[in-house]
Amino acid sequence: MEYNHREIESRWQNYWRENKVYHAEIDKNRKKFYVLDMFPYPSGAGLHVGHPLGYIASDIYSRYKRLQGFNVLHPMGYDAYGLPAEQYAIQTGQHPEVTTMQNIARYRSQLDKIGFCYDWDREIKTCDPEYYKWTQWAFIKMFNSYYDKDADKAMPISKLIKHFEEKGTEGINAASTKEFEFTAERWKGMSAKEKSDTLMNYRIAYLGNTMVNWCPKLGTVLANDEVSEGVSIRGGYPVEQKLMYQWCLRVSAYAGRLLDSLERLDWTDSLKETQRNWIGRSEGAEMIFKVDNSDLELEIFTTRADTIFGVTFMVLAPESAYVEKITTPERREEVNAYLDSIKHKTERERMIDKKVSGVFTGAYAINPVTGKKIPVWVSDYVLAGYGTGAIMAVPAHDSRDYAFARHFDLPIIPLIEGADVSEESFDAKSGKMINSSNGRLDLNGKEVKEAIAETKRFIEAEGIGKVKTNYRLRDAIFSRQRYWGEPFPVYYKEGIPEMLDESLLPLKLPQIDRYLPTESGEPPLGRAENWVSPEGYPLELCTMPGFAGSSAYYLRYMDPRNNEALVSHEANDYWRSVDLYIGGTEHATGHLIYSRFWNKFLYDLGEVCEDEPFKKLVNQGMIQGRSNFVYRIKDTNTFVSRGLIDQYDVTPIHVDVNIVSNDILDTEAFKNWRPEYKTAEFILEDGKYVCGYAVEKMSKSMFNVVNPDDIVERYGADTLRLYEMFLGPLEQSKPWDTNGIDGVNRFIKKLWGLFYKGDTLHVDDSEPTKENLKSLHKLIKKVTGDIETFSYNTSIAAFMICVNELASQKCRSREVLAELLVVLAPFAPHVAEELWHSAIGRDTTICDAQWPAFNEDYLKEDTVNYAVSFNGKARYNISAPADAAKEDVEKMALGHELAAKWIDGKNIKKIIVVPGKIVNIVIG
RNA sequence: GCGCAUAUGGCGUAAUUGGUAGCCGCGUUAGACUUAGGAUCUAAUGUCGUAAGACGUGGGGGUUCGAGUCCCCCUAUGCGCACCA
Repeated sequence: MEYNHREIESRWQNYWRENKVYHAEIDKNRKKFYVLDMFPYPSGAGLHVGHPLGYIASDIYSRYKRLQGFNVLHPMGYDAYGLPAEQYAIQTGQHPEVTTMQNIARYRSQLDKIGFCYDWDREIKTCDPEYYKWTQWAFIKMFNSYYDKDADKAMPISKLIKHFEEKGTEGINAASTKEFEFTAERWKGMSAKEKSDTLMNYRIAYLGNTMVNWCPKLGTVLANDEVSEGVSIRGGYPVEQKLMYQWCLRVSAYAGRLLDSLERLDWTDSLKETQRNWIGRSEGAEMIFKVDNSDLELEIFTTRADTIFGVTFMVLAPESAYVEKITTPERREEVNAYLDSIKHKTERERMIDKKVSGVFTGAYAINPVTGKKIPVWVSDYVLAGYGTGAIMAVPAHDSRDYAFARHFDLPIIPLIEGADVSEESFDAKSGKMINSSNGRLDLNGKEVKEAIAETKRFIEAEGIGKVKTNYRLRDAIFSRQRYWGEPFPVYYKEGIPEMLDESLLPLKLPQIDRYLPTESGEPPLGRAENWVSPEGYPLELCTMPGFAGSSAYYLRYMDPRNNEALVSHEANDYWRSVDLYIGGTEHATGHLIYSRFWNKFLYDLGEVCEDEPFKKLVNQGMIQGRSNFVYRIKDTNTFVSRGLIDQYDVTPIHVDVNIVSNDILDTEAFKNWRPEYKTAEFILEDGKYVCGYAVEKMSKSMFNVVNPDDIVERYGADTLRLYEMFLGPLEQSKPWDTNGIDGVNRFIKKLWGLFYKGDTLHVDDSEPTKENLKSLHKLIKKVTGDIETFSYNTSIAAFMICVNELASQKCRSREVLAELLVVLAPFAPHVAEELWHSAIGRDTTICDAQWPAFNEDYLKEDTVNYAVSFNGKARYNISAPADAAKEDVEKMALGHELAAKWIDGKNIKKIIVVPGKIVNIVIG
């Protein structure tokens, strides 16, 4: 029987599906293991060969764990809301749901062909009302919560209201947008609107006036992680800063916990570092500077409290509310002109333009430590959104302040002994302080770190400041002026936002006729008819962003059809959290932060039992494209082979990689590829047309997209799976190169040949030989170790060696071959099932098998070869009994006649014996 | 600018974690078979050299009997953050 991948793979895929082999249910007698892939956004282009890389890796792990007896949860679903489907809808009028469902069907058929062990009964789609009901539900919970900093967790907003009623803000330590102070009487006297506005400062999901990333081209706001270098990540359109009234999530309240619990996660250091950078903790102090001749006080944040004696001016962010308040009448005109010039710049322009700019407000502040009068400036190098939007400038020890001081000719006072500030600032946090004493606070002679601590103590004692930790992490902007997303369960009653009753969820996305904003500039939902609450109040017109649906999907898989809860306590108690999560690093500062936040929030509420969602995370590398080129001689239709291009004036042209094999062009296929090449002529080398190549992003425009379906059709899913893993280390990015796939395909055929000679099975119950067992157990040891460390590429090599060895040993032993198949099953499940079924256990499938135990005894040798070397230089080999003691090996080496010759006339200093490897004789 | 990775044959990579560098695969070369091929099988394949041998893990230094692996200094590439006070 020949190896026929089409027949084998469809047979077993059908079998698995019909028998629900991979369906998981809670089973308290077995240990659970939860393996998750980052679910895909179903794009119109379908899967290319890079997408399944991580899925194959997780599939191997899942199958391995299952063979080890774990109850494995391995689900899949779709992140179905997103901009591309909506952009397509705007262009074509096609409802995004229609295109999304088509794309999902295509993805599903592509995934099915690869033979994954997903439990499809648990499939979820984020655009399914039964799913997004729980996204809306979580939002309501966030609206009804605030973050209590003392308890360090989210609490019901009702508790805060009760406190306000009894004591006002006294004793409240809560995460808030602004700091408030009022009495219980004041609270009781507030109007409903005032109360609502006040509570918005505390709610975890809140409406706030925030500076947002507004993308005019996309017509929506974007979160920080959706913007890079001033342009939108999707589409690459310019993004500008705009103050808007938006729904936000108070992610910043969780910054400390998000940072601290990173320690406990089994993620790569680089990913944790990326998150640490993004969260950006900095410990410093807030200090108050009084404005001269005024009651106003400016609050600044600094990490270098020690440099207080070197403050020669202050700078406010252009957006700071203080600018308006402190600017003197004489300076008003100039300040306004400056603010205008800033406003007209986009974020991108502000970033590109690194020229120093700024304007003096005319006001002075008093340094609280020295009592000196210092000028207050405005400049766009100070950010409104970080710290207090105001800084104390220490030009001697901060490069930005230095550049500013130089430009505007402001004084520079060095504070560190030996620091030369004539050319540049001295930013390092080291050295001994000078010029830093006012009598009560004396930092002179102290090290910087000590001086920082000392100054902090001083300002707290004097009441001129306090120790403060700041985070770079901002609250997530949660509104999108878009159609294709989850509707907010929010209506506005006389302008006051209210949550819909939970019993009304899901609030379904309404049908609309067009997907563009309304004429009056409202979001697309403004077109929906009767978009009102049951009481007739208008509903929110924005929808939620992409990350809303992906933030808790891993919880929903645990209990996907539950109508009463996101996840039942029973299911959550059993499946707990994701044991292994595989996905790309591109989600490091988006999804992986939001999910952790969302999970911690639900944890605070007691809805879930684990504080972190993803215990172990593995980042698969990106598969890049490998483009091929043909070289056309200028102004002709003649193409010249790569080796000969030096002799002609040629233009390289991308050619479809699917008509190129091992860099050899199929010239006939090329002629038929496009009409203009119908008459193409070729100048060949050795009768072949050799193409050039380059590594580029895999994309349609480079003609380097390889579809997994084509590979599966030609070589089979097992070959695709093995080859993807064989390509190199999982975490590493690498180009897809179909050259080389024959190697793994040949391996499968050899494996097949181990069982079948022609049509007869060559498997019997003969006793395994010592060699058989050694080959097998070498494999078991290697693969078991590799799977745990995701070194799948070296496992494939081990399979090849093992099969070659067993073939040359003419192994027929059912016992040996059975274990070989079990070990292979996670990697190449179809062929393993087929051979198992026909050669090993006719009434069973390989899913019933047990992962074989490794036995060290089989690997033991009778004799062991030692390399004898002198001063590290290898000279000859000796062989010794495997159980020989070090001393005996030493003696053997010495007694060797060659040894005698080599060490002749030299002193032996020592002899180092590495068991089973090396005898090194140190002479001198 | 700050931080994190990575660097090994013509190519993708491996190295029991300090112990004979180059496993496995691709490619290449030669041969066998042959229905003449983009099939299969066998062998060779780091570089220089007829050989003995010498050299060889981005470059330079160091530790060690012994370094791809550890330490120091460079260089290059990739990624992340970036007026974050």
